[in-house]
Amino acid sequence: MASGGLSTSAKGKVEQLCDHLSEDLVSLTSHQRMDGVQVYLHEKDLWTKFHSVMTEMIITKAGRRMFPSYKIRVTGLNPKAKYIFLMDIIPIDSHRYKFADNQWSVSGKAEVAILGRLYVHPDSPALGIHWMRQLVSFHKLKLTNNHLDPFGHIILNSMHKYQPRLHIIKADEKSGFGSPNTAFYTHSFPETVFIAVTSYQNHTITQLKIENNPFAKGFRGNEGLDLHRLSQTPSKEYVLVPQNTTRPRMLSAVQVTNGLPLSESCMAGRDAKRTVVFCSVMSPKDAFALFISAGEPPCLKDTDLSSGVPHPEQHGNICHCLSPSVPSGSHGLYSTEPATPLQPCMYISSTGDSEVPDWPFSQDCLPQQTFSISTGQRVCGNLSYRADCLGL
DNA sequence: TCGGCTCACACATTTGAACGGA
DNA sequence: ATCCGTTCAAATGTGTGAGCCG
Repeated sequence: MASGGLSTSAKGKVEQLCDHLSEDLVSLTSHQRMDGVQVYLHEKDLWTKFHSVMTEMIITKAGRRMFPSYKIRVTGLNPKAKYIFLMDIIPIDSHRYKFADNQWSVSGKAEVAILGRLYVHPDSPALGIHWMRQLVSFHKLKLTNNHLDPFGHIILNSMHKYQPRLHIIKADEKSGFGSPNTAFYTHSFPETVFIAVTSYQNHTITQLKIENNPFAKGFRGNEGLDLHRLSQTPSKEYVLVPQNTTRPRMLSAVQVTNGLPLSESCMAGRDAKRTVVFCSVMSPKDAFALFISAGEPPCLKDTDLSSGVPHPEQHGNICHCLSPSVPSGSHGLYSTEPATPLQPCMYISSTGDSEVPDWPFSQDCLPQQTFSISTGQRVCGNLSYRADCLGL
């Protein structure tokens, strides 16, 4: 088992629990359920796109990462309780498949499944607030077809169909962690079903992987004068920036001074008209996320602000894409004012690999306007911005 | 003969050490 | 001495395609 940063005792208990899981992967009736927990699949649209043509995942002897990566956002955990996040991948049926005539079909009986390997998220165990604050990414999980794999990768059989599953285990000693009463939550997303292959069978899948996986950029066709996506639509505010030019910094248009940190790198505030959250997190370079809403319901609620865990869609609030250059689903500047719906509003990754939008502002967008940052009634700082750069 | 697998390869991103300037 | 930003090489992650194997 890939057990990440678990302590020896915790590892032992997880392994003990996993034995229970392996014994009966479906009916864990003796365990307590975790009510109120909700899990959202990151990049669901992308997963759906792959799923529509039957997702294939390469497996190699050395281990291969999944693409799309399995990333989720979770709500409803107890912020102060510890949890362990882990994944397993189970056979979806007892068939072996083949790809012929541009479609998958059953070609025989499945080989013996290798069960019992789980991938424990390296942050485990961690507090609920930690898991809820950011995307939980399983991108480092690797798949292998080597039945003698010594690295803890998840072992699969080629040409077999699988379903990844997420398990959340309450790692609280007081509530009997490791015992049959351990509280747990299991969830699987139907769109993450895939067929393991040693080489791609469906050319459509190959193209989707090449188009969407940054590491496969080398196989994309149209090279040449490749400018930033945002820069391909010239406008008065935006400058053309070559691909290899460093993205202008967040602070070229927005400055937060003396703000109250919501988490290690998030600040939030609101004035009479809008709520603003500025997050400069994760990426060692210049990752950011900024959310702006006007009127009610705001993009964020005070409860979210105080915990640093904005969940706009959880409250039924709709955030909108502020800049027409930032497509729905990406990071960037969001406001309730324009009409383009954006779901979800915010992603922050602890792993430093989050997708960061191209920064759509030129260097000469310097802060011009300022308003107070507060959480609830408490004023704790100022945020400066230049309205025309933000499109306000 | 053929379907599936392995491996070397080119090309991409990511990571972290080394370095220099403030 | 420390911090911060930049540079660059090494490590790592990709799909491709030729060759191997059962």
